[in-house]
Amino acid sequence: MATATQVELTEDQLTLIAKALADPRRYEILKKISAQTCCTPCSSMRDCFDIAPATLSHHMKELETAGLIHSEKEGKFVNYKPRPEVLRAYLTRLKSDLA
Amino acid sequence: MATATQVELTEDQLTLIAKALADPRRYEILKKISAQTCCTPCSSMRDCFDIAPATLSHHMKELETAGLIHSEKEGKFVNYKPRPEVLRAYLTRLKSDLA
DNA sequence: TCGATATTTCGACAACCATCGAATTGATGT
DNA sequence: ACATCAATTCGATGGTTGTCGAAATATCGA
Repeated sequence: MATATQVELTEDQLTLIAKALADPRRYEILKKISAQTCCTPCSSMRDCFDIAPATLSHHMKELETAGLIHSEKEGKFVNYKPRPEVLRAYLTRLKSDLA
Repeated sequence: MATATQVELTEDQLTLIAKALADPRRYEILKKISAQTCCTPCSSMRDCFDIAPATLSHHMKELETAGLIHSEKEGKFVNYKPRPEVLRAYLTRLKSDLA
C-alpha cells in the first residue's frame, strides 16, 4: 500500500518554499518538472528556458534546498523528480494557517 | 446563496502573492488577520509584532497589493480584512500547476 | 486653533538575490 | 592520457527588498 506519509514543515522550510515559488523563472522550472511523469534531465531544461548554466544550477539548488524536488546523478547527467508530498504539506499548511 | 466567485490570477498577481508570503513577518501578520473573524485594526498589530510603524505600513501595502487583504479607513484608524477568495485562488492555482 | 495620536511617505542603508562569465570538477569515449 | 561534454562553484554586478528614523498627512478632542 502507498504510505500516505504526512510531511511536517518547519518554519524555515515554510519560508524556503515560499521564496522558491516567488521567482517566476523558478516557478516555471518547477512546473515543468511537476508535469513530467518521470525524471527530467537537467539538459532538457536548458533547451526550454534559454538560461545560463550557472543560473539554472542555482535555481535547481534553491528548489532542492526547499525540498520541492529531488536530484539524482546519472553519470555525467542529473535528473530531477518532484516531491509532491512536500508541496502537499505546503498547501495544507497554508490552508490551516490562512484559511 | 453564497456566490462562489472564482478569482482568476494573472501571472503578476501570482508572483506578488508568492513574494508576499515569502517574508516570515508578513506571513505572521497575514495569519493574524486571517484568524480574526472581524476586522483587525492596524494599531492592534503594532502591539503584537514589535515593529516600526513605517515597516508595518510597508508590509500592509505589500499584502494589499498582492490582493490578500483589504483595508478600510475608519477615521484616524485603518482596519484590515482578509480576502479568502484570493488565497483560495492561489491554492487552486498551485495545485493545478504543480500537482 | 492647538496638541495629540494614527498612519503614510520619504530617504537612506544594509542585506539579499538573480544573473552570468570564467574557472573548476567529474564522467565518458577514444 | 587526452579531449569533450555536463554540471557546479566562484566572483562580480546590478537590482530588489526589509528595516527604520524623520518628516509629512490626516483625524480627533479640547
